[in-house]
Amino acid sequence: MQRQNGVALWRQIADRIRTAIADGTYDQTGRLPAEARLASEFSVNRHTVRAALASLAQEGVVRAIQGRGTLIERRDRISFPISSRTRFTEGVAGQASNLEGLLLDAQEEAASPEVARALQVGEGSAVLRLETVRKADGRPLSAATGWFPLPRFAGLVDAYRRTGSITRAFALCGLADYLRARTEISATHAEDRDLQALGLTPGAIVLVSTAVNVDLDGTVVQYAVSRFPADRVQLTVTGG
Amino acid sequence: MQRQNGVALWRQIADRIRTAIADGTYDQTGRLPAEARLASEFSVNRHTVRAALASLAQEGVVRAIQGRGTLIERRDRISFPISSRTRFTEGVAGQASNLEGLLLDAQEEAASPEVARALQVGEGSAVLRLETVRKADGRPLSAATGWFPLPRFAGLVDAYRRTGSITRAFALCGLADYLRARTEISATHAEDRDLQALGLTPGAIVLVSTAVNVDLDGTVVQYAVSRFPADRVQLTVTGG
DNA sequence: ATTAATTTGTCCGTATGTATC
DNA sequence: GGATACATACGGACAAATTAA
Repeated sequence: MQRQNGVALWRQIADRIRTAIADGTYDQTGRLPAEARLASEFSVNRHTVRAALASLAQEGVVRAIQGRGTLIERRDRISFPISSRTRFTEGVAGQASNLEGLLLDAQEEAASPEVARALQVGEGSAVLRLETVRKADGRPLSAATGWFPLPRFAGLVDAYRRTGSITRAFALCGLADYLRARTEISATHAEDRDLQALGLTPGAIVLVSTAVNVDLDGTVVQYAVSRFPADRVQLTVTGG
Repeated sequence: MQRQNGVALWRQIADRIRTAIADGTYDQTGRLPAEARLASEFSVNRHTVRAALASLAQEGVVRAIQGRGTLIERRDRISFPISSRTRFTEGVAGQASNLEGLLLDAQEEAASPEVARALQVGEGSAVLRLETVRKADGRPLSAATGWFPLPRFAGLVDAYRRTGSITRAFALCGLADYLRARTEISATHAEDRDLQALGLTPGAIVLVSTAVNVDLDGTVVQYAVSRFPADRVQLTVTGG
């Protein structure tokens, strides 16, 4: 474990314990080894381990009980499937209950160079921007910004408000089917907006998916940038 | 920019500047804004920005010259395509020169539960494990561990040594074609092994791809866990 | 029911790193 | 560069809660 490189020891340890929990390392006992034992495993002071555990408790991953130990509260990493028929709601159905989609903001705006290129429209064309957050069991799963060409999808905002689903909102706008053309996946440290939107702590990792959806004619219908908390979500690419 | 949450401010700033460089934000000038300007943008003291730049200079990403400014030395983000026909060598060809594949280790071992499930063989069956590092222009692009069922691929080690490519080594073992069945993508902080294998600094992010390749009959031929430095590589999923 | 062992919680103090002014 | 405030990490000691003998 490296020291004095800008990342506190307790945070490095918290990250490793969180990963180990997600990997199922402690599934047999349902709790972590004692603080003293973890301290010896990581070759650090017990106080440093305690700082790491306090951070994980704050996230709701573990819960410490005096005399009993540190119990694992949550070991779910939701798998988000990516394929030619990527659908958010269907994709996570069965892995979590109480799915909800929140519409944070909806604005008509002029296409930036990046958006214009992705949507294959002229720079400055009118586009619709939707800011959404998806939650499962009350915890944020993704924060997404979607751009849609206008005037084709002028009715999308109301449709999304009614249905809470892009797929069903598309259907109400006359688009019965669509395909995922391309997805770029990168990862970065959580930025300020992620801390709030996804309920993360600084230093956390977000998976960033940049996607283009097209209709059956190949016309671009959506450009979306989605941000997933990497400790709660993994992406699964199902070939073909 | 959040403070005192386990990640030093100078490291958060270094990470964001590194990402901005990789995204091409400063391509027009080829250099960073002045330290005082960066300090005001990030709302921190100039000393803090200097610590971030010193770290980036240490990595070889930028070079500060007194009187001239901070010049960008390296801005490479390679896009690694994932599809049903994922091939490492073909995928990055054209994006980088001097591609090399290093074989770090090759061992015959008994399949762990995880490996046995992925390869669809009995737990404890003989499997071949290959540890490889791919480099482009001398810089690590990925560190991968691959498992292959035995005895089918007993000759794979020699074949890989001769060809430097899994695809060509498969061909020498009589497997002319194979498909990517499934890819799981997650992200985590660099661990000790990543720091060495990928030449990263603590706090850096690695994209972790867990993949299963099958032959045309659907028999699993490879289970692989690849680790990519997130500031140099992004993954692209080409639908269908 | 007591006792002992285990485990987390809290307090003291000290040294060093981080960030600002 | 120096002064200041706070965070990080270590070391030790003991209290409090739970479990096992």
